[in-house]
Amino acid sequence: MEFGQGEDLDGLGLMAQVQTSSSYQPEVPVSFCNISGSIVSGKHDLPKFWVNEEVGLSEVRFSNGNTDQISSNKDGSSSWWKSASTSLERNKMKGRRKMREPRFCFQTRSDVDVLDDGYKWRKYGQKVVKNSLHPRSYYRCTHSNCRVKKRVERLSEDCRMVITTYEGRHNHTPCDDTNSDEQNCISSF
DNA sequence: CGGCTTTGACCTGCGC
DNA sequence: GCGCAGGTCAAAGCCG
Ligand SMILES: [Zn+2]
Repeated sequence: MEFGQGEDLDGLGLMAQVQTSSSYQPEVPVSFCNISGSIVSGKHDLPKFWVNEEVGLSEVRFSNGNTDQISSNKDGSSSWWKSASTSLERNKMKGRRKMREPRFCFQTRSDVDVLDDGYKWRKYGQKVVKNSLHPRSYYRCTHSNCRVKKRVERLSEDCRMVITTYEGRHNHTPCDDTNSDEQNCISSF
């Protein structure tokens, strides 16, 4: 079941500014807006989040002032973007489309599984990874033409900490209805 | 009844 | 070439 329809959703260009601009003002934050507003289950904040493009070429971090500790990486083994350091052999790229989609990594504290960030997600798999004590959940956007994927993983020692990795871009809006704000931003896509 | 979660099987890439 | 780890699908069951 690969990609039946050949679409070139390459929003990389948009993302590019994210890493370069010191003044975080790209479209990405838009989602955060929804997150903060839609979250009604009892979460609080987004301590930090990373925006990784492809093989971890760039990484943007936002936090209260603590720009450090990716934490458990001290042992130099575990990393969400491990592909970047451990097996960066993917340079070959096969010659076709591989992992072209950008990855947005968010680290949130005290989060429930399926946070409503404005989109509907359907869980399509769960797997336990080696470097994590807890299983990793795979979600996919329930839209027809949107194959955005989300990967949620809990930290080994901190169950209250979850890493949410978004893969790809939505080609629709969270609430395609009577919106005229943040949506505008995304519309540019 | 429909949509979504769950769980095991299956596939692929990579290392050894 | 085989084994491991990670990722995805699909059937069944559950919940609304
Ligand atoms: Zn979507």
